Amino acid sequence: MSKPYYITTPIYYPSGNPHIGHCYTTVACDSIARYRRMQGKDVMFLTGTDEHGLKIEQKAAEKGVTPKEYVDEIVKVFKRLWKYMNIEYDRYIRTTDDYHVKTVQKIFKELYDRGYIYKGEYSGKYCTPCESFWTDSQLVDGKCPECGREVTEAKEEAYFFKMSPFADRIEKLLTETDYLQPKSRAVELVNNFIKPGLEDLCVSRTTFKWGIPVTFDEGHVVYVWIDALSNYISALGFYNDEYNDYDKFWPADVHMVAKDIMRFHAIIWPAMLMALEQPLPKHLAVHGWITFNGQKMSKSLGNVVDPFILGERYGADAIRYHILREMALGADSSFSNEIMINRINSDLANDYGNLVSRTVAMVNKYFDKKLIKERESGEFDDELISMCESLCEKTDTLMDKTELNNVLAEIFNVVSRANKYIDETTPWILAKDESKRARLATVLYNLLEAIRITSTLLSCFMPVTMPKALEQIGASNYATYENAKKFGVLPLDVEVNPGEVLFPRIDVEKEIDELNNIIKNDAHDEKPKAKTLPEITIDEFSKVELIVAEVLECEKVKRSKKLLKLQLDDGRGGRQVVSGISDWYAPEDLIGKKVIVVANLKPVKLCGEMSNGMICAADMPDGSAGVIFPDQSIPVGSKIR
RNA sequence: CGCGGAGUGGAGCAGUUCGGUAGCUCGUCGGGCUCAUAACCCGAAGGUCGUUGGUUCAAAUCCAGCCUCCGCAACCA
Repeated sequence: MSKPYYITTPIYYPSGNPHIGHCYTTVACDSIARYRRMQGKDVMFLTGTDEHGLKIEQKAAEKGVTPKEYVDEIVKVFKRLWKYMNIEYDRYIRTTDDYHVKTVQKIFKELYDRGYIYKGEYSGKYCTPCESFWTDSQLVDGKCPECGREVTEAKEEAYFFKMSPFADRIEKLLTETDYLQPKSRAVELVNNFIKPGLEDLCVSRTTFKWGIPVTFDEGHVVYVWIDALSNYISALGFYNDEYNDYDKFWPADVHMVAKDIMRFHAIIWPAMLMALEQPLPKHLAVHGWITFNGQKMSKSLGNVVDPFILGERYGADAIRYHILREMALGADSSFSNEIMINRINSDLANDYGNLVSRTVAMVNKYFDKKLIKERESGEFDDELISMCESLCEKTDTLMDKTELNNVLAEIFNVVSRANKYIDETTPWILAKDESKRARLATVLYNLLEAIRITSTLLSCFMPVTMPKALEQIGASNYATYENAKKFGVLPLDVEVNPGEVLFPRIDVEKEIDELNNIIKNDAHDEKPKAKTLPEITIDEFSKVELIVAEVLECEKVKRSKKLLKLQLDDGRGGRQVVSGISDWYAPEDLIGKKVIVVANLKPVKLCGEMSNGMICAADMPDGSAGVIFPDQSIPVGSKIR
């Protein structure tokens, strides 16, 4: 009986197209799934999309389609990307699937019946235009933090999930077990959320409709937590008839998530399962974000990496390799085209691809593709052989810790050793001596074996190219996990099949230029469409009072990241304005300068400082702000129209 | 004093649990080789391990203070 193994990605929120970050999680899970399958485990690999919620509802409305139509389109893109990246998932769950809806409704009811969900009141300040509730601590100067308008005291019925009964068990789960990987994050979670006391969680909403209805209370829809997290068990048939492998696969072996949703998976999900009296998942593997030159990816910065473009240029395998090799579990990893191309060149083209190429070429040249059976061992053999024999054990250990980058590093150690072995044994010299035929065959055989073992293991990470490599060295029929543990598996008279270059070298400078052009063009394409607002009348414009003012004093607001506090002479007694521009302007840059102020903007408090108005600034292409300086000769207080 | 993470050759990182010769990849420079995808192999240069002080025979590692950066929280043209 093969052992079941259950691994999941998060279900992604399809409010936009997938990017390289989604790619990382999914590729990582896919590689683990393939490794486990190779080990003979009965693997269930689940991914999917989380399709409810206010944001989807709004996005759909903007486009004038129904929420379902909207997500259907984006789900297509996700699935296309996974196909493109050669992701072999076993099941794809959409939270809009009927069976999932049923499961969620039953779970909700079950938790209610058990007394863990109760109906309460969400009392707070409500902003009608924004349709949002705010807590007192969120309010800015007593106003809505989104729009700055008045809020009203309002109460809304809502259902709450009691978390507090599980606090102790969760703390132990985090600190005393190896549930959380890497464990270093446990401190953060315990300090921030458990020690201050777990608050009951609001699990229903009445302010939007696009969600799973609560069966026993019309008007309520299930809020994200129970809806989304339940996917991991509903996809196995928990409380539904669609599938029937809950008993087989639960508890999950690994949930892999990015750090931004760690909290939900580390605290809320275990609490839910405890309340349902179900077993807890074995591991939660948390990885960091892929950043771009140290900055978080964002559309406006033009640094979003499009996995389709990269895959098209370098092949899905190379992208898969790069992101897995570069990212250490838990830490962020910086992505840049240059790093990626260099990595592909040095690891895949120079070290691995070239090793295959030179070895196959020599077998072809010296033995006409087919090795002779005679053997003669010699110096340098032992080290290479023992490294090959112990490789699998090492990768197994690292795999259990979900350290994929180190798995790859370990494999490439052997690749590197094999390249060195060629220099040590100098087969081209052996080839000149007819009496050294057996020794030459041994050297080349050892190389083929090293390639076979490394390529077999690498096939989990690069599922397209590795079979080609194995074909070239005549090892297609021997590429199994069991064989990867042994040295000397290929037949003595193995025959090679010279083929295409596996990983062509990339011209770094040329490629970077071209990629930059693509990114630029993309940015240009999108801008004009996105920024146009509906036209307004002159009356509407005249409601905005713009005046010229002079900056008298200016200082940084302490405890803020990018706020400057400015004292302005506006020709009518002066005013204080707070502006978020300190990343781009030092206080002394502004003192004495004239600026344009929106004078009748409703005052707000920012980081404890009152701001009466707003300095006009332009959005620059790089995401920075450019303050508009009027001519210094224009008198203070002049109105602009 | 809100919470947490991080400061190690030019770049990116490991090493810190449990003190004992500072290591890896890329880059640079020099050499070797010619089987190979101008690839591969060897060697060298380059670090007061953020900073100050303490403990110790001995500190990147342990302790205390300080500085800087990043994430969360709070906010934004």
